[in-house]
Amino acid sequence: MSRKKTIDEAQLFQETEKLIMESGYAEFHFKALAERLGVARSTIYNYYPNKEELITSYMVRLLERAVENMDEAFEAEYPVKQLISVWSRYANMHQMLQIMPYINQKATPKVEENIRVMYTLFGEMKSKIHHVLKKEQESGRIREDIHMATMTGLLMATVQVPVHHNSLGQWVDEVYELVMNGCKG
Amino acid sequence: MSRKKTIDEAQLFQETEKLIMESGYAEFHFKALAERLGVARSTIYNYYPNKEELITSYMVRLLERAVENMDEAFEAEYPVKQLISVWSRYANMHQMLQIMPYINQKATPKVEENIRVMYTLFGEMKSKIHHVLKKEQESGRIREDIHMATMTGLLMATVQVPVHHNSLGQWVDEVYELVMNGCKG
DNA sequence: TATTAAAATGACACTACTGTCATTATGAAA
DNA sequence: TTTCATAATGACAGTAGTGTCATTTTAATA
Repeated sequence: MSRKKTIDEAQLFQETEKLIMESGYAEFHFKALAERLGVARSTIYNYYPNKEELITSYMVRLLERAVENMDEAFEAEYPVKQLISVWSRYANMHQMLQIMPYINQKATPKVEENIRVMYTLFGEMKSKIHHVLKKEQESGRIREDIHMATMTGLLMATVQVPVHHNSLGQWVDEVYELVMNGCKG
Repeated sequence: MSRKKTIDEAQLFQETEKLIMESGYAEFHFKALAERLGVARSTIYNYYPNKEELITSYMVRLLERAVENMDEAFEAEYPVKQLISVWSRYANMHQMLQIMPYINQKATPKVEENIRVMYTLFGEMKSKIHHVLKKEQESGRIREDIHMATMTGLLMATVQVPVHHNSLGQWVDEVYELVMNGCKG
């Protein structure tokens, strides 16, 4: 019995990201989303009760994956380079996270819950970076006279450095060089 | 003749920044602004025809001042350090600029004009940073094997590094150290 | 083919901000 | 104190997204 669904969560998430990346959060509403999905606006309410829950659910999923991928750094030959590499792959996630201040965070209890989860995941992320740096310090590959928080901050800030030329690989090489050895070289 | 004005542009700009910093751009509308200024909402329309013109005008002024201050770096003993120092003082400007994607940029011709001016100023800023770095390269104080765009990008990204402990001065010291000599030290 | 559970839909009421304008208030000069 | 240019105001109509729900559509099953 029953009727076939015309959309699923994957499509919903995909169009959510596309819409936000292309038009910004101000343009993110169910009317625009429905148009892209080719369904009536009210259909989306059968999947998510409001846009805040939809977007925060998506962001939680993004963050979870990023945090998982950070683990690659622990086994890599050049852990810091691996960190930068993983981090750079999540530039879009970073962009998504920047819209957090514009989300009505008190929309529903579920939204508040999602926000809490996001902060926890963000903490995990920082802690993994911290852990990698600490280990590098102990092996003497990283200096000890600068606060760990500053180094972690700089590393996370690198995601903002625009990718100018060619490949992401080259970007990672250059940024890694700068982060490790500085502009003086 | 005439009647005394109850508010002026300075107050308007001040409350605009405060409102956005405290509540985010989503909360920035004439109703909220009027409440803070203690005037009727319609009063603000005597000063600015819409919120997009108000906010972009303010941002243009912010950017102009920041660009001016960049010149300090040209005469400083440690130009790059000075650059970081000036740049850090404009962390709020940076935060303001991040709301640009959420502004309806086609609101009025004046808004489009302001946006154009902002891009120009942003270009000037980049060019000044570029210029300082170039000069440092020529004096042999900065390596030449990394693309200038990457170094400029990293420098501009430092504004995102959180200020954890104590003074801004210490922040500048640490970030400068990292930018020049890297995590390896 | 008839049944029926689940999905999709369009219409409706609601909310909140926007922009305008006729009216009212103010205060400096005559 | 009267005048009047300028500023402030509140009311009103307009706009756009939100969330709900009764109704319609669909497709698997009997």
